Amino acid sequence: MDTIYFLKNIATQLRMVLITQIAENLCFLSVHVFPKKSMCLKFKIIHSITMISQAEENYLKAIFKISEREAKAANTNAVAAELKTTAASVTDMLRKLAEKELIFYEKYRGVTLTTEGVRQATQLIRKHRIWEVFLCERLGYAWDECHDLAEQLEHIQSNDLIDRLDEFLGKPKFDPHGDPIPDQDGNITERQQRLLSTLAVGEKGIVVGVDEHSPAFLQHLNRIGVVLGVKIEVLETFDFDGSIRLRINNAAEVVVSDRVSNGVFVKI
Amino acid sequence: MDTIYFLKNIATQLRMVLITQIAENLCFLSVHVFPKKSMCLKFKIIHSITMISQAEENYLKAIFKISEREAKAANTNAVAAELKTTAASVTDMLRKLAEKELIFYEKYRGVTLTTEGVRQATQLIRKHRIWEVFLCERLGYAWDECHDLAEQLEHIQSNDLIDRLDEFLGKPKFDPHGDPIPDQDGNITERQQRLLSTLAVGEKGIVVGVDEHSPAFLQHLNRIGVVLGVKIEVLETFDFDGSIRLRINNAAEVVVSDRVSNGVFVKI
DNA sequence: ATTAATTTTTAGACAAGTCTAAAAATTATT
DNA sequence: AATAATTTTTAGACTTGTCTAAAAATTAAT
Repeated sequence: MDTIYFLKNIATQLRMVLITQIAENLCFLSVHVFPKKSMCLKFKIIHSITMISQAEENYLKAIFKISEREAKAANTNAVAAELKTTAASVTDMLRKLAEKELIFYEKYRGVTLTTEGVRQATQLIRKHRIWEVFLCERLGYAWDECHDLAEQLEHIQSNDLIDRLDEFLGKPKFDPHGDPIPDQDGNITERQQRLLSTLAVGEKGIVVGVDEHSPAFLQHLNRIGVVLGVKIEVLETFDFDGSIRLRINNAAEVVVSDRVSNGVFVKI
Repeated sequence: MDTIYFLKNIATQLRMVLITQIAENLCFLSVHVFPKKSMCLKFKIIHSITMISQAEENYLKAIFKISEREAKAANTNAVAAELKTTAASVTDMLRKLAEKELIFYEKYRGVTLTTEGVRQATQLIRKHRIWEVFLCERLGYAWDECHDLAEQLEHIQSNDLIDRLDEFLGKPKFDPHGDPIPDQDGNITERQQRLLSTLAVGEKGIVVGVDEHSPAFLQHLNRIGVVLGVKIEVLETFDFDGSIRLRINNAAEVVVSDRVSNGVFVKI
C-alpha cells in the first residue's frame, strides 16, 4: 500500500513490533518532510484502517445489493454478474477484502459483509442517492438519466462534502426513485409500501418508489404517466396475464402490464 | 487499451488493414452482444481518439499551467514537481501522451501541448473552476478549502453535467479566486488587472483575484481583510521591503507585505 | 455412488502507473 | 576543451485490477 518513513534515531529506539502496531492503527494528522531519505528508515504500511479504493467500494456495494435481495451469502458468480466482470477477478478481490476485514469469506462458500463492510457500503449508497437528488432536483436530470453520473460522483472522497450537500438539498429522506437515503450513521427510514401488484380492485395509493431501476423501465413509466407522487386507483385486475387497469390522479385511465405492477411501489 | 470483437464472417471479409483504420477512428454508438466468443475474432484497439485517463488529464493540466507561467517548453523536472512525482514517471507518461498526439515531445527538449492537448487541459480547468464556484457559493466552502475537492470533481466524465452546473450557477465568468472560467469552446474572458504591487500611492482599485492559491496565503488574506471585491487605496509604499500601507473599503488601514502585494490582483 | 455439469479457484499474463537506481545526454564551470 | 554538475532517460521492479485458460471443488443427475 503506502510507505512511511521514520527518522533513524527515532525509529531505532522503537522495536519493529511496536512500529507494526502503530502502523496498523495509523491515521495521519500531519506530514513532516525530512531533510534526506538517508536519515530515515522505510516501512511499508501493511494494513490501513481507512483508505479503500474505488474498486473495493464497488465490490462492497455489489455484495450489499445482492445480500439485500437474496438473504443468503452472495456467491462469486453473482458478484461477477453484478459488476460485469469475471469470477476470477472477483475471487482475487474477495481475498483482499477479507484481508481488510470488510467481508467474511470462505472459499467456495460465498461472502457476507462485516459490520464495517456494511457501514462502508451504506455510506456509499448514501452518497449515491444524495447525488441523485442533486442531479434531478437541481440540474434537471430525469430519473432515468442520473444513475451513471451518481455512480461516478459517489466515489468523491469527502464525508463533509456529502453532509453539506445533504444540508443544501434539505436533508431529503428519499432519492428520485423513492429509495431511502441512509443518514450519517447508516440508519435507513423504512416506509410502509406495497408492490402495485398486491393491490385489490378499489384500493388507492400514491406511487412512492420503483423496484426496477433500468432506464428503459423508468422511461416507460414516464410515457404511461406512472411517476413518483401520482395517485392511483386499481379499477380492474386481469388474472390471465397479471395486468391491471388503473386510474391516475383521478383522471386518465391506463392498463399496465405485470412487469409494471411488479416494479412499482405504492403507499396506501 | 480496449478490446473489440467482430463476428468471424464479417471480420474475415475485411482486410486487417481496414480493421485497423476503422479501429483508429472508432466511436462506439452501441454494443452488440454476440452469442459466443468462438464465433468472433478479437482485435485490440491501439489508438482511441476519445478516452483519456485521470492521470493523463492531470499531466495535461500540469503542462498547461507551467507553459502559462513560463512561456517556454515545460521540462521534465518541472512537470514532476508540479505533480509531486518523479522525473522517471513523467518521461514514461510524456511518451504516451506524445503517442496520443496530445503533446509535442522531443527527448531532453521539454514538452508543449498540441491544439487538442490545450483543448483538453482548458476543459479540465473549466470543470475545476465551475466546481469551485459550486462548492463556495452553494455549499459554503471557503476559498481556501475548495481546491482539493474540485481536484477530484474535475475528473467526473460528462460535459453535459458541467454545462448544466454552469447554467445552474448562472454561467459565472470567474471562480472564487478570481480566475477566469473558460467557456465550452475554451475561450477565456481576459480582464484588465494589475498586481497590487504595481500600484502607485493614491491609486485605488478593487481586489479581483490572486496569483498564489495556497490555503495558507488565502487564509492570511482572510485575516487581514483582503478578499475578493473589497476596495483598496494605496496610502504609502515602503521601498525598503516592498510592503504597502492600504485603506480597505474606505475604512480600516493595514500594512501588507510584498508577498501579499505580489499575490493579489486589482482592477483599477 | 459414480459420472456429469456447474461453480469457484489457481496460475499465469497483461496494462496502467508508479518507483529506485543506473546510464546517457545536456548544460555549466573551470 | 575537458571536467563537473545537472537533467533526463532507460532498465527493471512493483502494485492494482483485470483477463483467459486450466485445475479443483462442489452440486446435480443418472
